[in-house]
Amino acid sequence: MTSSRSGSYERPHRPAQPEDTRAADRRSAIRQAALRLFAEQGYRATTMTDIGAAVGIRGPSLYKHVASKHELLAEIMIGTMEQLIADNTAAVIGTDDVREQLRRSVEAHIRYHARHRLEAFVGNREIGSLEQPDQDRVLRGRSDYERRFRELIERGVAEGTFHLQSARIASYSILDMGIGVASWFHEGGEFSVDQLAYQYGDIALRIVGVRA
Amino acid sequence: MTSSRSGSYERPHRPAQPEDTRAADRRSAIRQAALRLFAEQGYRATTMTDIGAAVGIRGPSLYKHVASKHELLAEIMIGTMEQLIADNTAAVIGTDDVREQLRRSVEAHIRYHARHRLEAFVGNREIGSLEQPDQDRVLRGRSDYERRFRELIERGVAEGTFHLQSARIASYSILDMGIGVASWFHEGGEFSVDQLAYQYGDIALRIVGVRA
DNA sequence: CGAGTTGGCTAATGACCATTAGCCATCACA
DNA sequence: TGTGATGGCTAATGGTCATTAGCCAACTCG
Repeated sequence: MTSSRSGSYERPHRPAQPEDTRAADRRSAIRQAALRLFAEQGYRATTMTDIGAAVGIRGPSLYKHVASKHELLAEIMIGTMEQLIADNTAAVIGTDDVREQLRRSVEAHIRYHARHRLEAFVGNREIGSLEQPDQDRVLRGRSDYERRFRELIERGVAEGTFHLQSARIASYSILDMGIGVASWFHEGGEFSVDQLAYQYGDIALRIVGVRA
Repeated sequence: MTSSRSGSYERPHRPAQPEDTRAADRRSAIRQAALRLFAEQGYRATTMTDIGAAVGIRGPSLYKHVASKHELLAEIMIGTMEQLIADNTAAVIGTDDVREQLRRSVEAHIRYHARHRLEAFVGNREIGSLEQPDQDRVLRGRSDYERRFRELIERGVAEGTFHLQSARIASYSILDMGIGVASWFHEGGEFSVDQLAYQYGDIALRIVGVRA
């Protein structure tokens, strides 16, 4: 009827919100959609069109908010790695007891992998999709993270508190158990995050040879 | 000089080998190359040109030997799942002792993930790349495999041999430890496959609460 | 109210890719 | 020796995709 010249898309704008908040919300929605899609389909199988559709816009419009598809992945991967390290740092302060430090470290590790299962899942599966130098940065972070567990276990062995054959294998087993959590855990299942963290804490102490 | 008409590729053939052996060798080389490349780069990032180059031919020539790229992936995934189940079946026969059955099951699990780390790695990362009905088939197999561990642990608890909170969490931890092995193990490192299998057997027994 | 900014859109662009078509040299074997 | 099968090849084919270009409406703010 009345003109309606070319494109027929809907309301592109909405007022009533502080300037920056709206823009930040959209960026955050895009990151969240990308995270979900990367986890469900894989990074390479997810298209910019998919991500756009998940937030109600077209693929090319995403470039008004993010620089590239790769940037979305890199943010997830680097953020995940840094958060794990920060959580670990926070976990071990406040006690010198090596048993307690291990329990807290493992609980933080499990908690992150249960609460942020998509981030952790993508963070573990898509390392090969990262371009340099991001890939090296993430790998260095993971290596640092593993070393913290290994050195903690070595300290426990040196003190005579822990009893085991190889600190390296113990640290890998404990970390890999946690990584596994991200692939099967879902809220509302048999266990709460707290129950899970506590049980894995027990398991870790058994692995290092501490009697209950 | 002498003619050399069009294409300039090299010797396409070689005699002196029983018919079927040569053909089977090439198919096997292709599968091996595909496995390595899928592990290094991911299924979607690997092109038929890549696989061809790894065995010295062009991408399209692969179709004289395999039906599709997806077939290569499906063979890896289904073969891996079936081998794990077969190894587990073989591991538990010959003893009724639940401790011994768990040790043997875990050793078989670890052995497979160390010896066939590429298959196991791809088998775990590329489930989402499988098309139906292959994906469901593999998922059903994995679910069956996990159930074997869980029911074994439940039996140990019922007998009073094992002492733990949740058989499900114990089975997941043990399986996830093994899956992790496929991502870091390499021949010639600190441990042999046998040493690794034995140590993880110990760890599993600790997890289920058996005292050494 | 009017000019610049924002964030949509569609339509290229320039790749890349799995697979198919069709060609041909070599081989095995009659 | 010649014929069919085998397994290479190059050149389509038909598709997908990340990203860029260029357009435009609505909003913001002076």
